[in-house]
Amino acid sequence: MTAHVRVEDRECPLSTTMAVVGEWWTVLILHDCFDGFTRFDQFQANIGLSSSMLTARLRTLVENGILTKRPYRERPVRHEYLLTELGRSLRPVLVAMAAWRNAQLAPEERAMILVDTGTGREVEPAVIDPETGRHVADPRYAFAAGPAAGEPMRSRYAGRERQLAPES
Amino acid sequence: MTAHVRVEDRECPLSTTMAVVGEWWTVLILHDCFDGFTRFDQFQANIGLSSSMLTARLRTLVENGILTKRPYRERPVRHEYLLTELGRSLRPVLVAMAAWRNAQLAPEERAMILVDTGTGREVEPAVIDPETGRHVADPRYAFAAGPAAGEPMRSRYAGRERQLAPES
DNA sequence: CAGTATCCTGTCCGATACTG
DNA sequence: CAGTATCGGACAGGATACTG
Repeated sequence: MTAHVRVEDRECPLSTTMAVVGEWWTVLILHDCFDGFTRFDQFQANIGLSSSMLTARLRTLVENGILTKRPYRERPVRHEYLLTELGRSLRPVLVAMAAWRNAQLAPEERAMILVDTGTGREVEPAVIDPETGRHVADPRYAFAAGPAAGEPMRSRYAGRERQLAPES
Repeated sequence: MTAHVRVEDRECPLSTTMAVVGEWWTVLILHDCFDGFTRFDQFQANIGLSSSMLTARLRTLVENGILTKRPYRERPVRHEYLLTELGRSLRPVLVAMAAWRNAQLAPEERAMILVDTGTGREVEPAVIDPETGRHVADPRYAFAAGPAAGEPMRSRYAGRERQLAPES
């Protein structure tokens, strides 16, 4: 997978992701895309945003390599918007966001859930360390400066990689 | 865990989560909190936002039950901001966001990583279905209307729960 | 140090009108 | 149907000044 998101090097990955999915409408458009919607009027009907904003959001999503715009009809030309591979890779992020809210609700209070379409069973997803199976909420996991950290970030982390907030 | 986020019932959980972590500065403040920072000037120095904005962001985080404000000194009174249990439960969401960006980069290009502090090993986290261990990016998983879905969402999903976008 | 108050600019965003 | 163009209000957010 190629990175289409244009950012400077040594940038915090949280900032980069926020630049892509940090806007309210963008997340809802992506949700629509994951549900199989592809067209302008579908997005507008489902989400209820103005056409000018929808145009702007779709453009930046295409520019960021999350969606591709493809004509599905000529004369007059009509486009559909499809998730790229980079865009599809955002699904775990949306899933984690939805799961956070759902975890605060009883199952019968949930307005939207993740399901295994093979069985119809509701899924309560988890973010884990694949090497050990542990949840990343475990206090043993922490953010740290990576190899490409610039001076500000490196100094910020210097000497305090193990100094965590009390987790209980 | 109690839900401190005030939203109407039958609301899309993505919208609710976006209301909490949808703002750029908020995510960076939370990142600081997970790194163990607790004080106003630390946030300001690390993030570089104006004091008025920082005040506003901290207030909404406290109102949403993500942080608690606690005096650590009297005369003059000084506060520290600590993650609540609800706030700590947001870490998997931030982890998933950072992991999305890092997955596009070679290991040596990463400015910030997740580490297992027990071993120092870098972690490449995954969002999975704990029942099967499968990644939620697998096309068998999809969003669907939950029991508390209101009419708009229910009708939107009606009859199309299995109609997914092509995943390849 | 930890904010509060005020001003000012840019941007978000809905509303509306228009086009092929 | 799928947008583009324009307007105007609300608000995000930096800069600055002020307080105990």
